[in-house]
Amino acid sequence: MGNELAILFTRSTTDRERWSLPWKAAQSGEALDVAATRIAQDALGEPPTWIEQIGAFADGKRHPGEADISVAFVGLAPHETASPRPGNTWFPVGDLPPLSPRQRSMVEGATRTIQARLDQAPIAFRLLPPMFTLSELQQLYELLLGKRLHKASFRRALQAAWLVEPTDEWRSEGRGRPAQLYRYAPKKRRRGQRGVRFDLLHP
Amino acid sequence: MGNELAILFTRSTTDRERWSLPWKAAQSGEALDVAATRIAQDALGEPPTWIEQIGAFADGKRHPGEADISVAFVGLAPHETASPRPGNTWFPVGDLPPLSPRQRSMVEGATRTIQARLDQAPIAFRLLPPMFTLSELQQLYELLLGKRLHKASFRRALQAAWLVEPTDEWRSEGRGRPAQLYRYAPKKRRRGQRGVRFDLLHP
DNA sequence: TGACTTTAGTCACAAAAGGTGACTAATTCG
DNA sequence: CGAATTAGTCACCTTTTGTGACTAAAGTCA
Repeated sequence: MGNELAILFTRSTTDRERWSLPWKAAQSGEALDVAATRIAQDALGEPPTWIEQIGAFADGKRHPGEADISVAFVGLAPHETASPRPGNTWFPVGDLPPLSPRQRSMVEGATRTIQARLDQAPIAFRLLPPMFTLSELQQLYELLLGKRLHKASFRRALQAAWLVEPTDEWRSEGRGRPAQLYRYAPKKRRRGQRGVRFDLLHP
Repeated sequence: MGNELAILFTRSTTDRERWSLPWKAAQSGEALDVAATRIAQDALGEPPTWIEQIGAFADGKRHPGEADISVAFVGLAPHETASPRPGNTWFPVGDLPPLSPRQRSMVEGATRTIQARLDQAPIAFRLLPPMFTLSELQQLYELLLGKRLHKASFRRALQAAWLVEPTDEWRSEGRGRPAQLYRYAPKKRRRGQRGVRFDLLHP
């Protein structure tokens, strides 16, 4: 499995020694999420599998005299299939390059957005191949949440959420018992059923 | 107690028959939340007691040829003390005037933002006077969440959250037993303690 | 081969949180 | 006074969570 969460940075256009989040000026007549997807694709080599707006950022300090608003988005993409364009590099979260205050806020907002969506939308499944083991899924949740989860609790919550179904295939991963493969197959929510709340699961 | 949730609208600048959310063009060199507070105050007569960004909205359809991005905020203010400026009127949610799709999205986003914050931040207390009864507090939560809560559950959750403390005053409200007055007095969160999640409380 | 290690998958029990009705208390109204 | 009304609390049950321990199926290695 992939082993860490990383953010894609681009060399700054003004100072080639520095790194910045990939960005471009908005084009007129284009929806914001479409623009964000395009910008991400330009840096990443492919479109992210999920994208969501974080919000608008402006501190009123940069570029005095002109309205300077940045609308930030988070996206996710699996490491494996991505092939970043030249000038773009992954930095592990927790070992980021020096950033402006505004960009730091954006990174922080990205983390919050991911963790808030994680139990409301199936974003984790978009980072996995069509068939996966429950251990892989759990490791992915742990990666995105930044904390360990307890195996039994995780699986129980997963069952309650009706998000996956087992296939009849198994995968042997070297040592240890082979794991059953599952696929993402959400069932209709039963009325009044609550969300998954993996985010609360304890180690 | 106040009895319903309402949104403040302004007469549209282009079509005086229509209503729109209060807005103004951004001023340069001003932080977004400061601008939003100013705009709200201009319509409301006083600053809201809480404000938070909803996000940036743009459909790429209006004002072709110029980048047209709206950054929306939600704010809350108690009915009682507000004195809207002329040309501004409250509309109860659930009986809103006709709106553009974009403004409808904003209203929807406002509701979601309020309900998401409600159990994470003490925004409800900013709509109440320094001393209040638990029934008033519960009615306010019901207003903001748009659903009834069960009295015993509500109070149990409130206790667990260590947000209020009783005073030694009581208030008689006409008929019925007098209610004890409480004040907002959050205690330090104990490590690992979870949020309040009033939002899940059942009728 | 057989003991040991490693990973998967499940269970069962305790603890915590949540849903709900019913009860007691203190007022006003008539 | 008794009925009605609102506040405040309890008790009991159900559901959800936290957690350790157990069984299963592979590989490793002497």
